[in-house]
Amino acid sequence: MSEKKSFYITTPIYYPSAKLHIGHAYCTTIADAIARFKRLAGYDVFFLTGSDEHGQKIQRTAEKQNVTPIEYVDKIVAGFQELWQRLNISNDDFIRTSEERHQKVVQEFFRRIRDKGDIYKGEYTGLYCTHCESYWTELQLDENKCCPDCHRAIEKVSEEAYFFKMSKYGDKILKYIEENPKFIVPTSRRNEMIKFIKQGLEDLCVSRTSFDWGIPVPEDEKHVIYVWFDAVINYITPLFNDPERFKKFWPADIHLVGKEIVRFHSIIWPCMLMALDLPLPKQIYGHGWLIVEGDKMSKSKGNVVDPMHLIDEFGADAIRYFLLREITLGQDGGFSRDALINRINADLANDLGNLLHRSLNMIKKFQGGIVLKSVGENEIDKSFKNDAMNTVFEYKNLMENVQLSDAIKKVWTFISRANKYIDETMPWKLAKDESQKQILSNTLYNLAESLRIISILISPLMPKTGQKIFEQLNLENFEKSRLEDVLTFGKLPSDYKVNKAEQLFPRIEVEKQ
RNA sequence: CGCGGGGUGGAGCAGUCGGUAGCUCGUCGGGCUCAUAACCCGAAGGUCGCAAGUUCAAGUCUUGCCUCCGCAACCA
Repeated sequence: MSEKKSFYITTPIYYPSAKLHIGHAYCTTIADAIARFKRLAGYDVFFLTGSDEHGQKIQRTAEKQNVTPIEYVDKIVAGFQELWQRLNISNDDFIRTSEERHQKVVQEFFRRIRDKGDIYKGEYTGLYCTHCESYWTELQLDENKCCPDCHRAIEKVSEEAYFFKMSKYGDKILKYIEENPKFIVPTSRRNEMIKFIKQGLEDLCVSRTSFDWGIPVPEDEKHVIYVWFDAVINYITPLFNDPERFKKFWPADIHLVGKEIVRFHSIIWPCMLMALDLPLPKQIYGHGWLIVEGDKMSKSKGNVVDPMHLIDEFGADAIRYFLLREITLGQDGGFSRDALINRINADLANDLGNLLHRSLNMIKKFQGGIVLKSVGENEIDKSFKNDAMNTVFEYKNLMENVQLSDAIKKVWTFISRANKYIDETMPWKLAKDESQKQILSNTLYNLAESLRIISILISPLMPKTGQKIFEQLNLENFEKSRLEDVLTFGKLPSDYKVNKAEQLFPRIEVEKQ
């Protein structure tokens, strides 16, 4: 048996200093849709998400609540996992940086790089606020050159720290980025990174002594390993202890990240991998942000959108659909309740839901719920089937290129086409004319078949909805569906009974102002 | 001279290698009655932020300006 092609995709590991908002859900939903599509296309997929649990901020928050850091993060992280479950995220593993399996790998990597001479002990000098126990950069200070948090005076402080010789790898990483145009996507981010490296890379401080909620530096335990050095290694942790798996899935195909952390993933992380003599990930994909009411989401602005509430109100698939359809991947996109409701009503209820409903209803009304065999075809059928197959083809190409929004639009163009097909064929007229019986059967068969195809095409974005359509069509084994199942028109069985039409998405009524 | 991204019909957006400006929603008119007051067809509506330049041809390339917004080495 030949080995299946493999595909490895990651999301960032989220920081449990607060509950997740819709922006996190956005990122994870994209990754999930890609992962599901790859599975549909026959790949062996590994999809990883997780939580980045260390650091001073967590330690301090836990202290404020009079709990230990691990008690604190356990609770928050349970919330992450619940959210992913409710959003139907199909991750294959969930990595927590506080786990032992991760600590071991981080320490191992630290040792290797140190032994190689690329980590050295030096002195970190920074602007320190004693009250907040926090370092700040020059640019972060407030207008009076004081701590941006508590506005007290800051002082210049030095502490012993380990540094990673990132400066050594500047030329190498620059060359790699220039030789691999698809390494950083979109191009705007790539340009940004190139400029950044050309300014010159500094060595990176990778340890701290001012707090202890972190992974100890091996053989020097008063230090803990700091931030990014710890975090990015998560992408390898689940593979590292299993050579087979490692061989199969590393390097990762896509690290999906927010645009603000592209730098860490496309510069720091690759430099670390170079120091370890490990292959670099194939692609860093920087997605945009969700803009809520014209503003970036943030706690201080009070416009944070809780994805859990949205799921309660509208259902996971509707949220998934909106995020994937409405926002062009790589760019910022607007999120609003009105826009969401608009999409649900127009695309999900009116176009898709109603197509299913009216089709099944006609099968019931005109043929007693039986999908009859299709024999022969006229010009209208032919053009319709042709459009179906073109849709599958274009969808496949776009999905392979990670152009999710465009791929979805193609499916909806076809949904529209199917609605139009009903208008063209007018089954209610055919039903009144005995001599048109076969044509009616053909028409209804084609509609049911197109719904089968649609349900599989949308399964990466809306797994539950695809499943529901399958059920109403009285088909089985939805989860075993493959892209191959929709590459030819006419795989739907015939002479069998479909189930009763149920509303997929009820319209959401809003009072007009 | 810190870096980057936007400004496109009423709203929200797309626009690859320069080649007749597209999509969704909304509005207006028509059609249909299988359906979730839904579906289908048609129409109106744009000096593509401003100015100059390159070109047979600029939303697209160059320069300058106006304006909004991010980043600036621990906020998806």
